[in-house]
Amino acid sequence: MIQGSNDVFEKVMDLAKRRGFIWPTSECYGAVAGFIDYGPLGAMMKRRVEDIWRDFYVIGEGYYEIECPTIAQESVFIASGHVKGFSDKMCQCPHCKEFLRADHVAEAGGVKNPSTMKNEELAAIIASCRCAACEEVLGTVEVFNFNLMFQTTIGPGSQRVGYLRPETAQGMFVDFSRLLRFYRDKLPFGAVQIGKAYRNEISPRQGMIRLREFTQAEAEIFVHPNEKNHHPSFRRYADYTMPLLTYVQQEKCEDAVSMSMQQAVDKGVIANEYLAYYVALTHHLLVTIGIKPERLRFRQHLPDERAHYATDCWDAEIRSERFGWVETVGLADRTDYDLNAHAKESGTAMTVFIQYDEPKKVARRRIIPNMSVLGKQYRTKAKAIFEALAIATPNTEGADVEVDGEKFHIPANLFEVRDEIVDIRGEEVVPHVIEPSYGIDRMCYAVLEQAYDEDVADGEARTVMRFSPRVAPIQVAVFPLMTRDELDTIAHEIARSLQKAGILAEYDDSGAIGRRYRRQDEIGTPFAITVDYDTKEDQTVTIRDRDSMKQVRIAIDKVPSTVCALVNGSLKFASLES
RNA sequence: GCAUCGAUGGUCUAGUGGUAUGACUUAGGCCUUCCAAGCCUAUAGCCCGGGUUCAAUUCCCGGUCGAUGCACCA
Repeated sequence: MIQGSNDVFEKVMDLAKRRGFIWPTSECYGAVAGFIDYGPLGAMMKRRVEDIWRDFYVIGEGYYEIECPTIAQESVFIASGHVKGFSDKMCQCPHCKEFLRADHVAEAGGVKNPSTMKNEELAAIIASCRCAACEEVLGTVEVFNFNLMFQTTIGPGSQRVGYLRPETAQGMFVDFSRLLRFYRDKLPFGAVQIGKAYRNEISPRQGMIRLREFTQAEAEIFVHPNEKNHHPSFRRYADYTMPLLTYVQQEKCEDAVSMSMQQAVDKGVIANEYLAYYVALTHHLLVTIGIKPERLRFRQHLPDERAHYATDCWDAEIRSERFGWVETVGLADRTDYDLNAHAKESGTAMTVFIQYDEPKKVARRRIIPNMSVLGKQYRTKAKAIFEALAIATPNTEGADVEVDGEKFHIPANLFEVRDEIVDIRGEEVVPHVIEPSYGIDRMCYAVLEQAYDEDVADGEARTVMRFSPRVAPIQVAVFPLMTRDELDTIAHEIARSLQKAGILAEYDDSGAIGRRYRRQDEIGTPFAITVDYDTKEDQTVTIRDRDSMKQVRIAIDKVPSTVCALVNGSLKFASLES
């Protein structure tokens, strides 16, 4: 139950700032828009979100995590299209303040190839052109390059250009050959990466929704192009049902329709099983970190909205009180676009050799020249003639070939035509890439916003972060009822036993017990252990549930195992009550 | 980037051309046998730079950050 819907953002960000989740970065020098610091609790929570992601992708799917530099050389982003596609010549209309693509303005004014011009030339040319928005003659304008990538140089005094990566994905693509070898030359396989990416946004807004430095968790799953409809574990999610908003429905302004992944694939709503599988897995993952299903939808990109590389693309969107539907995860079929691009730019093959079940018998004609004669006869041109001959179509007289515009007749006795049946054992295939790409910061924001709640306890307002126990930064609090009669000693021992079990437990003995509970409620600690006078009699303590504020007694020696089970979700608090 | 509005302890706030009010929080102590109780004490603040002025947190200009609208978001 969220109250006062419009200011939940402010309330939750205020709480996040006060209690050490999210801070403006380098505040003492004045913060910088688009950058945030995760405070102690925020960093812990973010790590727990990332660890759940790892549970799904690394442990669940068997796609190992790699870690690549956040800076890469220019070639990587020339191949990926980011150098060109991310950089535009822009200008601003002095009359209506509209930002315009300078090259588009010039083209509209009849200028050819404006993108090859220098900025000054272009500025001079478009001065007489009209603004597309207000139709005023532009006059004196400044043309500037705007590239969303942060640029740097590599090495001292070096002119070697580097860029901060705008996505983690390219690291997995450029490592393709190593990855393929690691996975022993078999498809499908995947690699994942959780790390920082950078985009120099023109005007970052909306708190932690649009950042200039952000954390992505991306999986690149390499599949045989003909196998995209056969995910080996598709059964797992075949009946998984969720609302899907297709582009057809969006164009007709219709609502999302609930269907199972099997139906979605059968009806062609989602392009293939692989994509459908990760759509469902993403839904499952987001619900696991604490996103309410009713605030979650999957929206298909409109055809003109898709990136240049994608054939089908779905966004997981989370409904925010403040920002509406926020695109949080992108699921794209990137086809073979990236591998082809890097193969071409780097000159390295990025293919997988796929063996046929049975070798194929293929008739092949080879033309074998008599090297010793032809070599002596044609000398420096011999090599080119051999190559031309190999693809020539000879007749009984011989073969006619053309090299550098010069025609040669090669008599039939100077080569042998050999028709043979060869075994073709397989083929080189460029895999297609299915890419689920998660915005970790947006997930963290959604977790914070959805956890925020205010209720009334004993007539007093209570602020409580209803985190899933799996993402709550502090997992359990331990309190002595009084700081005397050895209650504090026992509580310290319990806290220690929890720490030894890998639980993040916070001990607190300051002030009234009620205040301590409220303090933990506000940072979302799901459980609290209290040592009271009965503890000394019967070796039991109370365990309190954050959401219901109910307490049950359990034996001290059961505390670590019980808390572990509660935190990982294998035990529900309600079942302790009976 | 443009336009409008805003910025006072950690938080919320009063107020002012002469360094600042109150509450909450936090810390220490007293008290206290389970949900922000009470009492004492302490810590802590005028976003940054420039200008006007004897003196600027206050007035003016510029910037930063935030909110909103426009633009941008491969």
